[in-house]
Amino acid sequence: MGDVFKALADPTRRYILDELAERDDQTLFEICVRLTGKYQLTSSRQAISQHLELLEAAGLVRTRREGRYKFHTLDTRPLEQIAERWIRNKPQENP
Amino acid sequence: MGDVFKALADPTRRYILDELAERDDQTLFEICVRLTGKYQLTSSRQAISQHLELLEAAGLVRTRREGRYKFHTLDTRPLEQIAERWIRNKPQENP
DNA sequence: TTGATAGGCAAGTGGTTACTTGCCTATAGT
DNA sequence: ACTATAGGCAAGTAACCACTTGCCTATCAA
Repeated sequence: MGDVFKALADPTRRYILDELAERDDQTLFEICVRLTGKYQLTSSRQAISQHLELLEAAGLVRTRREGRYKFHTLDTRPLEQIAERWIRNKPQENP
Repeated sequence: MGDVFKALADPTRRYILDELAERDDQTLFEICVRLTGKYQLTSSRQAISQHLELLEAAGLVRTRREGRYKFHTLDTRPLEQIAERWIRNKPQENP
């Protein structure tokens, strides 16, 4: 659960999620092109790649290999429980 | 909005929110005692104090002065919109 | 096979951040 | 007044994180 919050803590990663929310099944290069075009982000391919790794580790992005392409898809399930933790007065363990 | 995510990215701060969700209007010392007792956290008073500052800046905690006491209260309103951003396919700007 | 494309690996760097340490202010009790 | 309590301020440290750099692997098209 902490991984999800850490993943969301970075603005570039939130832009990536925005992009994937608009269009699923994008490759790393597609994401790079669209991020720089749409939000004037200057991040390199490797930077985006590392962000995607982290997002996948947090369960927010799922990937699918096809030949030399790797497609990335947004998985919103971890987000659907986030706010629940403190709102309904029911703290859990973890961090 | 990024401040909220950054605030939630730290496990100690999430414990603090847990604690405030259980009981509102706690002072810094109360929070310290309960955190160390309940979760075996070893953080010092100053560490917790700095976390509370950050949580207040993120809008997740509201404070109230009373004599030499400062009471801290959980404000869940920023949490109530968090998950909405990507779930309903409507990216916003920000970061 | 050659070259181009899509992506991965790993070490290094600069800035951020969580935490400590030491001292200071203010309120309250005696 | 004196002491203890609740909290604040600020500099320093160590770990972490985002990002770069350079090179490598794998797939596909010609």
